[in-house]
Amino acid sequence: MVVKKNAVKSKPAIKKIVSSKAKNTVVKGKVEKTAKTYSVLRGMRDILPKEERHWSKLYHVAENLAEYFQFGRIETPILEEASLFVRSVGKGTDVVDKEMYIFEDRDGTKVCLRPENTAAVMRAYISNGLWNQAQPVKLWYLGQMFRHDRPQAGRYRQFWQVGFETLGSADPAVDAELIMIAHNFYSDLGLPVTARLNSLGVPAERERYRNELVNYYRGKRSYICGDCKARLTRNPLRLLDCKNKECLEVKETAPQIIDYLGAESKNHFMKVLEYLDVLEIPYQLDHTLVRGLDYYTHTVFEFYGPEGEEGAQSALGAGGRYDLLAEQIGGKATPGCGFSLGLDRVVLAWREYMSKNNQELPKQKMEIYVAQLGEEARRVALRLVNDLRGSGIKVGFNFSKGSLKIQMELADHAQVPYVLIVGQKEVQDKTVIIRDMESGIQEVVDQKKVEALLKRKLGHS
RNA sequence: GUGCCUAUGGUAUAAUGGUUAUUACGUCGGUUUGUGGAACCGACAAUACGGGUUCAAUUCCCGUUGGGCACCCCA
Repeated sequence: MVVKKNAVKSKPAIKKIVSSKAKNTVVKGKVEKTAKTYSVLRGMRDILPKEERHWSKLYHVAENLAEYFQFGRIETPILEEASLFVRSVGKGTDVVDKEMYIFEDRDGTKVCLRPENTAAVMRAYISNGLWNQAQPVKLWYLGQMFRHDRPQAGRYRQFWQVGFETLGSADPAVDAELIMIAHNFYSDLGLPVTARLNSLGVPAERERYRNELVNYYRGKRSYICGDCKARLTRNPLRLLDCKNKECLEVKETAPQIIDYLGAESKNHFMKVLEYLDVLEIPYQLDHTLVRGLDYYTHTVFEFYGPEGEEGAQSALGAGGRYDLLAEQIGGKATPGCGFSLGLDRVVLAWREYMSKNNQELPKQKMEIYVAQLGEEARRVALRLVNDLRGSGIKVGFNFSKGSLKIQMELADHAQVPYVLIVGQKEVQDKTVIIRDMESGIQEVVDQKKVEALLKRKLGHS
């Protein structure tokens, strides 16, 4: 066998696996299985039709919201220059330091699979000169992100996010609008969530707060857990996340960032809250909420799933304002605000919630089943199926089945109200049998009149 | 990245250091292609991979890989 150059690399691995498989099959005396079998990579997954049904509902909800609130959909590449995220998300964050899929492209460029999309959207805004359009520019996206994390339920290495971003306005009304949209997304699904929010102010204020926090914790060093001691030097704001009992007490009397905000920042935040009150969107202030990515300023928020299902992955979506991001990645100063929703988690939480409350998730609905008998009938039925499509009737059929019994069974499983039966006799007479599956009553109808009759029976206008 | 738990047909499960690995769902089919819902019958299909202990391993031990939980972090 001639092996091409580019195949050389994979050759040994294949050989090894083939030999081990071969041993197995010889022992069992069964048909030889020579090819390697593949499965999905760790943290990746196939979403099969049965589950995808739920996903498409989410897509529709997002699409409708975008249309209503006039966000334009943006598609950015999955592959970006790695430094885009290093500069925006921030060195020192786990997302950048430990979790990026980063590699050298063939020309030596350091590229990565996007770990999030806000920075990429901002990059697109800058590189396409969108500041020349009417401001603010409202964009939304739907796509996969990649982080090399350790997989858990609701956490994958390739995961889906829907995001909405409003660029070019610092107005607190924008923050409120976005929180409202995110909130609507969940409520359109019938999934109750709670919003938590906080303000991080501007970097100088955050810095001052950080110092105070460190001072405070230094004094209590002997009362806190090991993790927190490490956080104290590495990432002080994370001290606020600790769930350890001993630390909770210390946390309770810790300084709160809100007290370190200047008048302008405070005012901005108050405005956001006022707007949310007007919108009657419930929220909880959470002074321990500190978003992980460096680019956040002012408002930050997170959405949590229904109570009781408090897993570690209960944050279903999050976002905030990022007024300094544009400059960080080399653009001219452009305020922005946005959020992204983790669809893998939303689907998970949604399904759980719905089944717990015995609510129905969307199903593929079939209205008619077409059964055929014999070659001639198959042709007529095939034609019939295609014609019915024009009238918007959802038709099920399986022409690879020969027996009527089995086709009836399939129709029964599909829970259709009517079955059309075409056999030799009907072909001759140019008729079709319509069987009412509930009553079992059958009528013979002229083929030409089937469509109109079905429309009437199914209540189509 | 750290710690703990786990792995049996496509799915959910039973069992065992020793003949042919249980059951249900599923899929395919059932008295030569004309009728579904109940019931019945048959077929398909599994001990993740690699090593060790043993006369004998699906079972015990180790490693790898996958999955789960908690931490870290995050959506």
